[in-house]
Amino acid sequence: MATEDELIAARRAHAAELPGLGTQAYPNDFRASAPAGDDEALGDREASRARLFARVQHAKSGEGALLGLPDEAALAGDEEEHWLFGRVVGRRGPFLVIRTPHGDCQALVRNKAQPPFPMLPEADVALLALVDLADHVAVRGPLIRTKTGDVAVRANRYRHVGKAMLPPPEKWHGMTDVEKRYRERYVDLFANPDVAHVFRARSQIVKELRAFLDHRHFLEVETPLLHPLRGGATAKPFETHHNALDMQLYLRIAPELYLKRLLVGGFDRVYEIGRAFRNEGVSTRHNPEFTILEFYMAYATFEDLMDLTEAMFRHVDEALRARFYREGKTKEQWSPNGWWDERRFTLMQPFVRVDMRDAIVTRASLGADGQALCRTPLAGLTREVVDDAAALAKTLEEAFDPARMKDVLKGAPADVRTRWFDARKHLAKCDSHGERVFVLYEILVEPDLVHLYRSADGTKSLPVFVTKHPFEVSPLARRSDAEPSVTDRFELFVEGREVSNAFSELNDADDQAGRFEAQLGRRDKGDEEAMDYDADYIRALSHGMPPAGGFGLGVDRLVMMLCHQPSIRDVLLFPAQRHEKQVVRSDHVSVTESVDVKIER
RNA sequence: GAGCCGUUAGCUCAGUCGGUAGAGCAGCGGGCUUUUAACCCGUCGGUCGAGGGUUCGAUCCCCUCACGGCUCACCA
Repeated sequence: MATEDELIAARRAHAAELPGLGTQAYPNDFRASAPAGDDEALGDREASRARLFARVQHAKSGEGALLGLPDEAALAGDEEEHWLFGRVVGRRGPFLVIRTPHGDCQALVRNKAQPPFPMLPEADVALLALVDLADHVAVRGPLIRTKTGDVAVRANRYRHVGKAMLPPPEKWHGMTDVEKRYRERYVDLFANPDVAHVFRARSQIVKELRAFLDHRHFLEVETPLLHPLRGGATAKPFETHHNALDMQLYLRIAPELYLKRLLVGGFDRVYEIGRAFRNEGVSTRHNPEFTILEFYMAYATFEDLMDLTEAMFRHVDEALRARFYREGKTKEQWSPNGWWDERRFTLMQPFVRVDMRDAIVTRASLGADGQALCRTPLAGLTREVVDDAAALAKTLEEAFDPARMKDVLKGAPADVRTRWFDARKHLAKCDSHGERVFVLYEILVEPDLVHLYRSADGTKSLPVFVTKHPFEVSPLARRSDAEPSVTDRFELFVEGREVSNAFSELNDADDQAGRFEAQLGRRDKGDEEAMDYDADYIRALSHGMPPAGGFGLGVDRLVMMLCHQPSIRDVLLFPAQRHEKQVVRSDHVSVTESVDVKIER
């Protein structure tokens, strides 16, 4: 037997025998947390299991490992019994390997008489004969040290707890096909323990973000996901429709404008952690729905927020490290020593803070052929030129002359040349000085942040706050008092990836109204990402919003960064995927054949 | 949206310079029963992603499609 159907048939045959043995394929009488019958003396089984794993861990760690545990032969019969229950992921001789949320532990299940060792009761032996890999089972017994020096629960009892009808992935390699892993995350999670680890870490990261903000007296709020207008970010929204109200709605692209209304309402410090939706491409850094943290803090500026951001990142990272220092034991990526060493960036040194225009000037003249930093067609660019609209336009026209670009970029890799010629197209579409500065930054600085800002010894990249974005590309940020052409804003990049965006909020209703109008102008020119004019938001600002700093963070990207995951899909339990083409048959076997999902009988 | 790459047994992978495919694991039968990817003997298992083309013959070459991965573009 070895086709999938035959593998399933074998499991069904095993399941069919269970009722004759006084149980069933899916019994409902095993409780992890409620004592029952003769188990009462043991109390809470889940607590018992947790104690078990605490002992297992203790036994396995440090000097004199396992010295506290008896050999099976030394059991007196009055030792404390533990419940070990979970999924069977392996069989080795007389041992079952049982996977639980706390980790794996093996159970010694004696199904043959071997005096002087007690074997399982006959009824349990019969049940054990029907076990398939991936079934849920439970055993109870004392903890022992095996002959080869490992820990095991010597089972005095064995119970069947739940049947698995589909065979699990290969025991050693697990499930590696990435498409399958994302589609069948439930399998990925039990077959690949490190994957489950990432999601435990993610849970803690979110908890620590909350703890950090709660500690500073921020109020957690929930604002609408269904928005009547597009606003709070420049992005294409998903559209939907409310039948009873007969109105067009958008899934929110950001909670920003609602949160700032709350500042008007008198909540000085608010935050929201929730989903935002953007109808754009998917990639290793983009999912159509993602988790965003935004917080707003009255009487703070973007400069205060930079300090707060550094503290927040370090707080979360330290909490995570502390936990995985204790639990770090499975794979090298979670090892305590590797926590910081293996990273290509460091959070331990002060983050770099650089004015976007200074960064442009610095980068323009750097670089050489064949180096990580390539030569640019803008060598010699000065801050005076960057600040002067006419001079910059003229300089760009010369620098982006195709013949000249070709000459300068002769030694550069193909992708760099492509980038520069793309930038040329973008520049052509700019109709303001600020937009040109921003394009320059995107082409010159952003791709090379990792190389430009490094620790003193050069081994790690430093997080960089890029500040003072042109006001034309910052429709919600406050203008800088000293330089009205730029805003009091920063974007934070870690290892070259943008993780957050923040600014001193614009609370001048007239200024905001003008920016909304500018957005409408962009919409008329075909910009699908432009915001709507939000008259209610203008009304809210007109009632007076305290001066404030606002902050947005891509939570998924933070998790990627802290857990060293290269793709956003590795930190999302169920990343967006196209429809799986399959037939779901009445016996629940899926076959990749026809289009879309239908039920056959 | 563009470029590149991938899809072979339930799982992990070989392979065929074009002659309809192999291994390990899982399964089944037996042995062993303190193993550490348990082991030993035997055995079952495949429309080689889908469709079309070239060919005496295609899993292999060509085209189209589906799904996926990576890179780029946009953003968080």
